[in-house]
Amino acid sequence: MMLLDTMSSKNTETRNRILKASLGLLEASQGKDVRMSDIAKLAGISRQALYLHFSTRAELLIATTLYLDEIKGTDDRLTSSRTAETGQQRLDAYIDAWGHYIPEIYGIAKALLAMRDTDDAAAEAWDNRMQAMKEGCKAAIEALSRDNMLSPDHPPEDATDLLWTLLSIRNWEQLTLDCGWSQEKYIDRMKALARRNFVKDE
Amino acid sequence: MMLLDTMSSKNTETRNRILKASLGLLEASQGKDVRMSDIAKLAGISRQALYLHFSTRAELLIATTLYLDEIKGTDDRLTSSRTAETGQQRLDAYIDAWGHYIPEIYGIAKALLAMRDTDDAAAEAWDNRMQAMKEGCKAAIEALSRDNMLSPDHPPEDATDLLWTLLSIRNWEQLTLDCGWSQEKYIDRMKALARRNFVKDE
DNA sequence: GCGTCAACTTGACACGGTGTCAAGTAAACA
DNA sequence: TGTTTACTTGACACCGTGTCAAGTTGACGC
Repeated sequence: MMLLDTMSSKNTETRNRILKASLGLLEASQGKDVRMSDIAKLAGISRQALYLHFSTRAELLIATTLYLDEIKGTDDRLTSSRTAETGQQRLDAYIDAWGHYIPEIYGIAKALLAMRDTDDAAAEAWDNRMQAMKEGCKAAIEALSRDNMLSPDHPPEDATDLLWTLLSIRNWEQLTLDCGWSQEKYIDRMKALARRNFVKDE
Repeated sequence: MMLLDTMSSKNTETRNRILKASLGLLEASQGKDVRMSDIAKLAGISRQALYLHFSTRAELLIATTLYLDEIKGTDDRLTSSRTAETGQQRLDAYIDAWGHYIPEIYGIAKALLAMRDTDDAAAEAWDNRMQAMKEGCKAAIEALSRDNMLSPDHPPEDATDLLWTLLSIRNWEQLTLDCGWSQEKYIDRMKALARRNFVKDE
């Protein structure tokens, strides 16, 4: 009968060491070639002990993203755009927050994205996160709509779909890593693109 | 000493059966879970014989894309936009041709895309194809520029990067498969988006 | 008819990474 | 003292890719 115990089974401390190791490796390698045994080694435990905490690679990856959010305060940052006065400002603020956020999560995102094609659990986890991010897009578009500043070109749902797609991590990857755009350039252009497409003229 | 032989080693007929089988499976399964043994079985040969023709999975996949292009006449279709009179028409025509082309190559594209993260050969093959497609984007933007109709918002290179990114297969996938857009809707919206962003006002 | 060569066959096997199983250890606790 | 918890070591199954060796079959030239 445990009393003074650490509230949760399996030792929280070790669990955190695992998550920290996982995150570190994922960030360092941009998601490539990170095996369970690598993570175990860095966490200072045996590979098998890893499975006592996370029964599957996908599960560990998912837990790592949650851990990352906890550390970086994702939700706070992405919802800070709510304080904006106008819809236009809100759109800008959201793109700004998201644009700065991407590089921080890129490593783990890449790993999850790679698993998405083969592992259902990973796919679901990833889709959940992206759905949350889509909510942010939706909120920004609705703010525009409330201000009566949404371009008549698109119904709100379509504008949301488009904005969401525009801001995808794959697109960030292509523009910055493949095309060599700087982080500032990416953010500026995305803001301009969004403004021009979703904000009513004049 | 071969004389009446089939001009190439390893029997062209079998090779074609393999490519046909590969393409069929890739299309049917959208790129997922297609193993070498599946392809061999469908082609009516042993798994080992497959390796006599293609020494690696990546090599087979790449050959399959070339085979697909041959069948569908890719180059012709994508360069047909060259006949357009104005830059604006050319941009539309290119988006139209590409938009109709994507669903036809999606299965194999998805398979190659999944390998891109792990296999260097696959990554290079894919990047080559996408570079070719980028040339088309560049040509369209340059046609606009020649007509003095390119929006002053973007330098031509940036416009090319953006258009290329906008028309990525991942974006098509997200809008049609995830968001449920129809093929027509996708093409129409992409045209509208491109027009609004890259063509000078009024 | 004889050899030979090319295209294929069967069957075995190595490798890498994930996930499982069984048995043992070491410290914490009652 | 005995029990429980968190871990250890070591072995192993599975899957898919790619390799190797030895055999079969048919078409060819001579």
